[in-house]
Amino acid sequence: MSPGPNAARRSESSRKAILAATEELCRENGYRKLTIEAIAARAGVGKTTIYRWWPSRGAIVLELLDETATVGTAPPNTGDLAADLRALLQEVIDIIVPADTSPGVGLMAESLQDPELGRALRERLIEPRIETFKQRLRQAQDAGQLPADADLEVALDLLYGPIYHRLALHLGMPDSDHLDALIAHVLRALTAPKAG
Amino acid sequence: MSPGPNAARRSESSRKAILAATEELCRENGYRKLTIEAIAARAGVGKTTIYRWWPSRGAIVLELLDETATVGTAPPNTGDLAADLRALLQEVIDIIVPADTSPGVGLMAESLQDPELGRALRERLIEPRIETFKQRLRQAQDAGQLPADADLEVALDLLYGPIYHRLALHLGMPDSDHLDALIAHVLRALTAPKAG
Amino acid sequence: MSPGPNAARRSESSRKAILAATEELCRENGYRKLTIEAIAARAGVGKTTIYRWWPSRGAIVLELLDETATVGTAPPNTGDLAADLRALLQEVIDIIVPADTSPGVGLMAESLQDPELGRALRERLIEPRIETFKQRLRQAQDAGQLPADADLEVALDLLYGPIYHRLALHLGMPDSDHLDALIAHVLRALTAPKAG
Amino acid sequence: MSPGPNAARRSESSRKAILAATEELCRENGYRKLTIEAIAARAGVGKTTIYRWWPSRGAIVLELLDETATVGTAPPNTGDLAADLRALLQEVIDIIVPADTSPGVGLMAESLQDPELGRALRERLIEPRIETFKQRLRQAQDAGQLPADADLEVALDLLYGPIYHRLALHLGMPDSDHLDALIAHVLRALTAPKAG
DNA sequence: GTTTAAGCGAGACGGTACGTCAAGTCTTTGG
DNA sequence: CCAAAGACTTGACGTACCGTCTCGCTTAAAC
Repeated sequence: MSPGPNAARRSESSRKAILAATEELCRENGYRKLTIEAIAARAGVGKTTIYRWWPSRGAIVLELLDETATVGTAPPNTGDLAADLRALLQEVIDIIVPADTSPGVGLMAESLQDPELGRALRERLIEPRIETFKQRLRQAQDAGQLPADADLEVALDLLYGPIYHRLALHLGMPDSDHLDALIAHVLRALTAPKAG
Repeated sequence: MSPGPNAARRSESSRKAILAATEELCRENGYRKLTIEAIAARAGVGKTTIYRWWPSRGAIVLELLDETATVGTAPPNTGDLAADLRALLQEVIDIIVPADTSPGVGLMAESLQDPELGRALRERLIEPRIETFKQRLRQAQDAGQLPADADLEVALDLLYGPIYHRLALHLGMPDSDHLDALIAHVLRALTAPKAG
Repeated sequence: MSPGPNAARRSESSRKAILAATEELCRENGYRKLTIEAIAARAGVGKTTIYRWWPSRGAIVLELLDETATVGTAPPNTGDLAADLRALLQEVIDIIVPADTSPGVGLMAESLQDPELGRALRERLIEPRIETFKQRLRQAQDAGQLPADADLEVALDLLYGPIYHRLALHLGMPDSDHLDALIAHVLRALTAPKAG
Repeated sequence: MSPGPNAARRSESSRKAILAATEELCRENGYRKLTIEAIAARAGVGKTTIYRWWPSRGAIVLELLDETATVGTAPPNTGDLAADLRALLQEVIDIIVPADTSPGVGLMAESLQDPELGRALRERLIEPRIETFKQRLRQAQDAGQLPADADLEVALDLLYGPIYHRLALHLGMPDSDHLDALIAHVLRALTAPKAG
């Protein structure tokens, strides 16, 4: 699938300029006041160029976050399950709210309303990390740290849930101690003998 | 604070019409395409009347949800803690996503970006229910069903978190069985002996 | 026509306050920005009270000018025809543009577009003065200063015309010398023998 | 000042459509009820496009009249001074009130209140014609038909004044006979020996 | 002296148009 | 043929006043 002669070739410098402008404008005015027009003007780029390559404002920001975020498909495995889980949770927190002005929250908000964006957000940012998370839990099962029949779906809900809970309620992200408490509770729930 | 002697008073019929129009338009086109203009037109009301009494589109929807939602300050207490908790969780779910077209999700999304709306949303919809929830947990502590030193903040995060988690990831709300599993895990975590 | 039983009891103090507020607001912001709402607020009066007694903004200003203007049905007759005519012209100038911020010009403008107001303006301000003017010319005819067959309609057009001409072209009203020149020309035209 | 290399250029078709819509709407409802919104709707044009190129409703109408009006910088000179002057006066009358519904009067009215519009109106419509008029009078002086010291400013006031006088008083424009009478009087005034 | 109906202030109401903003599309010109 | 520039249509925004309409209160006339 290499481009043929005279094939349309995307300008990498424009792409960079657009992402940079987006990042700056988010930092200055917040995601809420981010407009395509402003991005185009700041990046020195025609609006057409933006619309040619991205379907929406959110998609640009998504690409920005994706580039910034750390990558790594294999889960960390230090042997300390709780610590590894905390690192994984922290990674998601850092994507969504590394700083007050960062666009992660705005992107989450927009994705609630825009199914297409929501899908892209999950596919590119969320699900790979969930998958890594589950891998780590399965490794724990293999190591005998968790029962083989532990309900990993419930574990996901319980561990990632608080992040979104606090996001939704403007409560500020859980700090390190609270993360530890959450993880400790969940691990206890998974290992404690079930009633009956 | 009764109105002064010469105060012209608010028209209850307009208020009703505005809320009704809002509800209809959400049902027809979704919260996303809801506009003040359309509400005014549908309600047969001047835009000014809307702006006089509500600061934003979200505020109208908030009032709509608030009126629709069930009220009740005292927590249910049937003796069955898990069942009572499930009822309380279900109540919040029903406010946010009673139906696909209901505006709860849109309102949540908007409140993420609009601090004023977020504050109002928490004050009027969320916090009263959290308070009720905590009351029920305290009653359980008094009844010896939960340890006196159980961390209720963590319990809140663990129980409400999944709702927002699933909201954020477009996963659909937990069904009754999943709710039960979540609650069972959390109760186990709260009652299981702590490590160390 | 004394008021019958149950006659409307108009509040003279409100009327005064409205005219005073109108005058002030014209002075401050110009006729253009004059609004009924502002008049009502400044006068400490309900809008209803204004609409009860005046059909339009212009009608209020007309009443204001009418009260301010000098009255006098009999024309001045000092024997000096040119001087008397100049006094009569000056009187009209003083009604329309006593000062830069005065509402006379605005009223003229509005009356061009509002037939009802135009009619009222002519009846109450213009025509009485035209009638007086014609009387003076007729006195001049009787005194032999003007030919008996002088065309008084043309004289009116020629003498009052320049006022409106200059108004329309934002040229500033004719000063005393220019008025004299205009009058001298017209009197010459009226007395000069017609071409045969 | 030709447009830069990458300049998108003004749409002539939009401009035409806007002027046409303006003309139609004036004919149908009169200048008074002319709104930018209606023009945009009728012309199938965005309001922004109108605001981009014209500062006000009046400016559009001015451009409309300017396009419609006859052009011609050199004054007519048939040798018959009175007839030439009448033609020049008639030209101004035809611009302002060619028909009952024409927007000329409204434009005059608005220009009385809007200095910017007034300036534009004079520059584009009035002053060129005044200049032509003065040229013709100077030609008459050269031809010995008028004294070299005739006061042309006074002549202007006396000849154009009646037009605005009658406009202001809703009297209807002078017909051909009255125009002749006015011109005859003024020429007599200019040629008659001065008193003293 | 009461009664009582009008005028009154206040201001909410349904509307119309305003002038602005940003969206997404289209057109022109240049590299 | 991509990209920049920016003009275009569209549609919603929030505001300003319009002229109308209830409200209670005040007040002068009629009883």
